[in-house]
Amino acid sequence: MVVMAKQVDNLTQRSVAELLLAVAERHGTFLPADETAILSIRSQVRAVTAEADIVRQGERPDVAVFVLKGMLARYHTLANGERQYLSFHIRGDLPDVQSLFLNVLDHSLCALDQAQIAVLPHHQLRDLFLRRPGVAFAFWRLTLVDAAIFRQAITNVSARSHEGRLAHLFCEQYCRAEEAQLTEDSACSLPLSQGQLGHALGMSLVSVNRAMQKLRRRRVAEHRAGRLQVFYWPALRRIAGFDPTYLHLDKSADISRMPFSRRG
Amino acid sequence: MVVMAKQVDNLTQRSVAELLLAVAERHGTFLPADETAILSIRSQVRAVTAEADIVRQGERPDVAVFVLKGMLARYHTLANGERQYLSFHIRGDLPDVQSLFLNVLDHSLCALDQAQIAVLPHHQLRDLFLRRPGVAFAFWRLTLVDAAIFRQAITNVSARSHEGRLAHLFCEQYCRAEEAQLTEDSACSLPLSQGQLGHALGMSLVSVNRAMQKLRRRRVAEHRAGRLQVFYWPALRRIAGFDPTYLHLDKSADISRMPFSRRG
DNA sequence: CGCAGTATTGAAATTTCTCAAGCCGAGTGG
DNA sequence: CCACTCGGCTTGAGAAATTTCAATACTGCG
Repeated sequence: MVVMAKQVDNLTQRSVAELLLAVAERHGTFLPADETAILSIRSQVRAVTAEADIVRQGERPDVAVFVLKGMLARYHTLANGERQYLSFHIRGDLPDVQSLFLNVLDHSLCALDQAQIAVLPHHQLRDLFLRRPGVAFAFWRLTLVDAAIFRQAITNVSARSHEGRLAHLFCEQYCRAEEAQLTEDSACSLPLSQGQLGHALGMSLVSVNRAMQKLRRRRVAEHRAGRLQVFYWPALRRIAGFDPTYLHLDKSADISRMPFSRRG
Repeated sequence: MVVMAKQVDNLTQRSVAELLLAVAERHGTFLPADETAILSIRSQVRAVTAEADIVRQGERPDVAVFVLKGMLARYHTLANGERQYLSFHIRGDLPDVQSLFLNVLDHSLCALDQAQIAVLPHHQLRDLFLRRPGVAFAFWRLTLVDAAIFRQAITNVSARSHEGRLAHLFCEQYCRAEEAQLTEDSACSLPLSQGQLGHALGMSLVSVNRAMQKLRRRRVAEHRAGRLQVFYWPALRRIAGFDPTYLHLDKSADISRMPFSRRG
């Protein structure tokens, strides 16, 4: 783990657990005992500097990362040394729960800006999931949404126009930022250079630049100084061909029939 | 479900459960009670005709599909009506366990050839996972490998040359076929037309054709009549930049292992 | 045998990338 | 306060890759 460790008081640790509970509740309905179990998770908070790797391809971490602040990215390292960015993560995301069951990491995780993460020991999570199946199901669901986002990324880089790809990434990030209550005046943080966007979207830096200009000139959206500003959502959405179903933001539609649900 | 139903005897049902157990065992270590529980799963076997959809984007299935025979594919439907293929599935795969927790399907599932599937009711799986956390973990892991494959697909369509993309798809399918013991004389089934390959790899039909010829002329691999024939694995692997780690074939060590390890 | 679907080929049209130069804004030091 | 520098953004133009179009060959099947 190439990060700066930082000791934290119990108060912060409690607020980390509370955020974790809030995130989990987006994916399941819990019994009081489930909530207690989640809140008893002990984590370590760490600051990560921009550009720093948190875990690398090939490693076998024994902790899972929980994002508190800033933006993280997952990426593959190609034979020529370049990166392929796979996903971007914000407050409330758990970018590597999969490491709990898939011991060897098949990709790396890095910070894109000055970020803050909590580190959750695998053994604690494993205990939690064994004792509280309802909680396990919620976290399982979380990893399934993750997979749905990857599927969209395949379609995005494979089938959409350059402008559509960029617009789709903007839509997705904006929607997810909104869910995490991180938007303000139709804007959210997106600390990526055009070159990095290119490495996420399978486009050259120049192509990213030109697609960006189309969106800007049409007053649809703008990306400046690491910030995404949405001017006209319907057009952005249309250009992207964006359908937010795959983000599965509405858990009630999905899990209402779960047996352990209080509401039945 | 647009499939042809078919009544089956208990013997077949038992053998479906046995295959399910074998697949699950690739992802976990079970107690006797776990095994009993898996073997008690009741399923329905169905035949699916080539090209038929099994479940469609937007639907809310109450069963999960288990592939017994033939090949299935998941795909997104684009605004212009075209398809983006996301993944291909063979005997032993569970292409839509995620529907257990993500009720609204964000993609469709279809058969590519004459296939046979078993249909596992969600409520049975839910019961099984609630009662046997160890089994739940194994199936969870299975969905995580699925996600890892999607991540590779992003990199494949986004960052590799046309020839590399095709080679990588070949490597992946061949490795997975080998794991499922479906290879014979360095060949396996891959019932896709060049046009369909294009819709999986983000290339035009013509580009697929030309990439195919390069591989064929160099005696690396060949694809004819829905069958993939590998002539020289090391070259195929090199062209693809293929590293099988992401398939997580070895559950215990999670160490990358080649299908041709006998020859190095 | 002939059909239908698939594969192959060539060449023009288009997109996309690469290269290379200039620009802009923030931070730095004289 | 301004010149300087650095990284990232913008621009233009030629080179290269890719798609499209269109015609031709092949293959399995009825």
